Amino acid sequence: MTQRKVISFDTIRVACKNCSLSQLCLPMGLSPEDVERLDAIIKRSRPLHRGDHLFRGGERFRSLYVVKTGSVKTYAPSEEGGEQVLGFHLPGEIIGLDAIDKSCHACSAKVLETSAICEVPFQRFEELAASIPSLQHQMYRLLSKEIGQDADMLLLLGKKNAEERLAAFLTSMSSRLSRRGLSPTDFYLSMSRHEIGSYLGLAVETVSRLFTRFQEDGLLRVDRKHVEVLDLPALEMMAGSPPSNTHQQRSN
Amino acid sequence: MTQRKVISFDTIRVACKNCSLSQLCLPMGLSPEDVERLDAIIKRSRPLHRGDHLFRGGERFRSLYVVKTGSVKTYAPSEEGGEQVLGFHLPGEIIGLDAIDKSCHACSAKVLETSAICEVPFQRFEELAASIPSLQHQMYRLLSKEIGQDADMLLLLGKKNAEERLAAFLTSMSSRLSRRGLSPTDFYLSMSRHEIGSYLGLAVETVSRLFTRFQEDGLLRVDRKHVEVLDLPALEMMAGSPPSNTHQQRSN
DNA sequence: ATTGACGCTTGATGCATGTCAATCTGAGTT
DNA sequence: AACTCAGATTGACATGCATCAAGCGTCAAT
Repeated sequence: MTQRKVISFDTIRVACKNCSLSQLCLPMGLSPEDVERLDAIIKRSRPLHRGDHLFRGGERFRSLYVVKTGSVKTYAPSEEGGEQVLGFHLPGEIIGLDAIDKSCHACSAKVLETSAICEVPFQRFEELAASIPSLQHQMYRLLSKEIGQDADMLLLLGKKNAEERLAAFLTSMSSRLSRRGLSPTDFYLSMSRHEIGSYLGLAVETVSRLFTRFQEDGLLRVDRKHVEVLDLPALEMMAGSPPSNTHQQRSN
Repeated sequence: MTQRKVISFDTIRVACKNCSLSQLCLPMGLSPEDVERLDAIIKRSRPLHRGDHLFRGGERFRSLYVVKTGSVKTYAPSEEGGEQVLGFHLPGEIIGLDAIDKSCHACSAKVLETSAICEVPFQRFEELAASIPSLQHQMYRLLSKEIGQDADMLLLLGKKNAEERLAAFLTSMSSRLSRRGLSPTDFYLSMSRHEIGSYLGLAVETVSRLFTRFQEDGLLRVDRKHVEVLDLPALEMMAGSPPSNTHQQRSN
């Protein structure tokens, strides 16, 4: 009994200071003592499973959530059954930032595969941030980054065609996964073709055809959810301007 | 000489506490003393004119900007001359939030008509916010609100057709203007058809045809930049779910 | 193994919207 | 007033992608 308790405690509770994501997450740039203080307010639940909700649209906002392992999608139930996917969230990414304003969730968040999630009670976090300037700054940066990424997405949906959209989606997945230490060219997609289409503003059929075409063109090897990127530079080129941060272009 | 100086001082310098936008802007919910402290760090320049830039993509980020009167567009120069309009900013709205993350502006901001703008040096603001909890909270809310609005825009670009997009644009302008005390049904658009199209992900010609059609259908009266909304409810209906916050729909 | 359900793929067709081109309008400018 | 020029409108046409429809692989339950 005592034995099991110790084991499960070790398994579930990974302190921020030992978390492999701390360089991507809230603790970035904090002193060890401040990380301890942050750590103390974070709740860690048992792993969640495919289909579980972190929250649903309309619920009161209490916490932010950080993906530790696995993946989550956020979506807005649109009129009549259909749902618009708003984003996919990989380890190290924060969910719920849009709900601070109204203290109420406008969208829902559902886990796509077995995932470990950290819960950050927002009110306590806000109090803590007020006394740790670098944490406050980090929080501003995270909110700002989200806004910047949304702007990229607006550009994608406003100006790019189907091919460019899927290429951008794949290169984005690639770079986000590699930043977390995973292969940038060999990965599993945890979301369905339908969800990818919804996210990119395309029909399922279009997504499917493009996967086929990319494979025919030697850019990818695809089997179901498994993707091997064979020609990443070509995909980045196709995706448009921001391939990664490898080459800046000077504006004059 | 002394006379002129006094006059221009009165004209340009409108303290936050006397600003008609204070209920929409940063001072919201602050005590009079705290408003004074905020007021002390804000820079107010002479009016800017059509075509002037607040900042350009690539420049170092130093300040946020708040539109006091007039209007501003933000845009990203896309490859080869074309520009993607990212947003239009009306009085009370804050510009530059996306640049906090990288301390560098990713987009440019250009004023569309003669405008008065408040400049908020961000570093000093951040220091101030650390010592005024309600200001810090207000800042989180503003950042969060921006993220929520971007999500609405993603939904618009991802799922809506041309008619719904223009209807959403017009109802958004209407509600934002009316919240600032202007008529919700009679206003001037400071941006060109081309800029509207870029913002909505549509060709200029499509925008123009829709204006014509809306007028034929008795929804609007349009003359050049002057718009009179004749049937606001119909436009809101056409725009999709969020007409305004007048009627909530219960989710079950 | 059989069944059914679901997600994915592939083909055929139509439409909304982009593109190209011509004309029109209004605001300056000389 | 005549000229100029950018923006706006309108029409004709082309096409990318959605839609509809059918078939196929995969997995879970029985």
